[in-house]
Amino acid sequence: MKDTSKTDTCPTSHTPGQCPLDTVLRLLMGPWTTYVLWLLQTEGPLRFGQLKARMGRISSKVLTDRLRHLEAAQLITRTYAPTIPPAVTYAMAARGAELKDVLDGINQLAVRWQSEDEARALSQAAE
Amino acid sequence: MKDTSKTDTCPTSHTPGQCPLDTVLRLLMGPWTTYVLWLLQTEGPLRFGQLKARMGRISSKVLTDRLRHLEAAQLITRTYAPTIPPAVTYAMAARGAELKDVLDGINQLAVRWQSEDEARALSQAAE
DNA sequence: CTGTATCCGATATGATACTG
DNA sequence: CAGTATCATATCGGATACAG
Repeated sequence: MKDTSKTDTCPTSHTPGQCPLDTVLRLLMGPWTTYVLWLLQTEGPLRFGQLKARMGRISSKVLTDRLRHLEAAQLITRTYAPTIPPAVTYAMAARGAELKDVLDGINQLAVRWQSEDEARALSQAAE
Repeated sequence: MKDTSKTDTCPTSHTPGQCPLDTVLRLLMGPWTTYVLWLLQTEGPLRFGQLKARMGRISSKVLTDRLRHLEAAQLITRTYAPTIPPAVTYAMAARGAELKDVLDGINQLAVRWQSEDEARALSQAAE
């Protein structure tokens, strides 16, 4: 038994599939990924074209790739309506909402650190 | 309400430097990065060579790169002793410890999701 | 010991074109 | 509309050699 249960993550990062933390981290890393989650969370369900339009210069290929991975991880849902033309809608799933909380946690740290750095830069410039 | 206390980050991920969350996420993503943090946190301060030895096949180039970025972000500290031969020791900094908490949060989610998936796979196989 | 300098192959992203 | 296919390019990681 290799445990797990101990939140004691694993020393990972180079053995994909073995470390849950690493798997999630890798999923989030690529460009655009957190942006997709952000949009679905703040604007609600969106269709492929709407997402693409809001993201500016992302290519269909990359956007599709991100959506597929997020869907596979059950962070978002994909709903296909076989109308003509077809309509595909993406929305946050339960896990996406859970992840949102921790991402907010990191974000709060990041924002604070940045402001601390700026404050320090200013005080030094004043010397 | 879209609220979130307005730490309402930014819709980012493609504009480096503009979004604090994205900056941190990008820092953590690369292979080895979380591994370095993990080692320093569980084993205490370590020297360059010790880190390299524990990480197996990482190259000096990549390890140096990771350490430089972590140091720049103030997640770890670098102590240089001008002895002969020189000795450089890396250790967790205050921000690294703060980050550790949220990483544990993600890890707990990741571990739970994985076990949920495994449980589902088993029940389906039983049908 | 602790890196830096290079070359190289793998991967990933963007732009473009095309299909159901 | 919602992708898929392909190609060119950029970046990244790995291995090796070498320097302070």
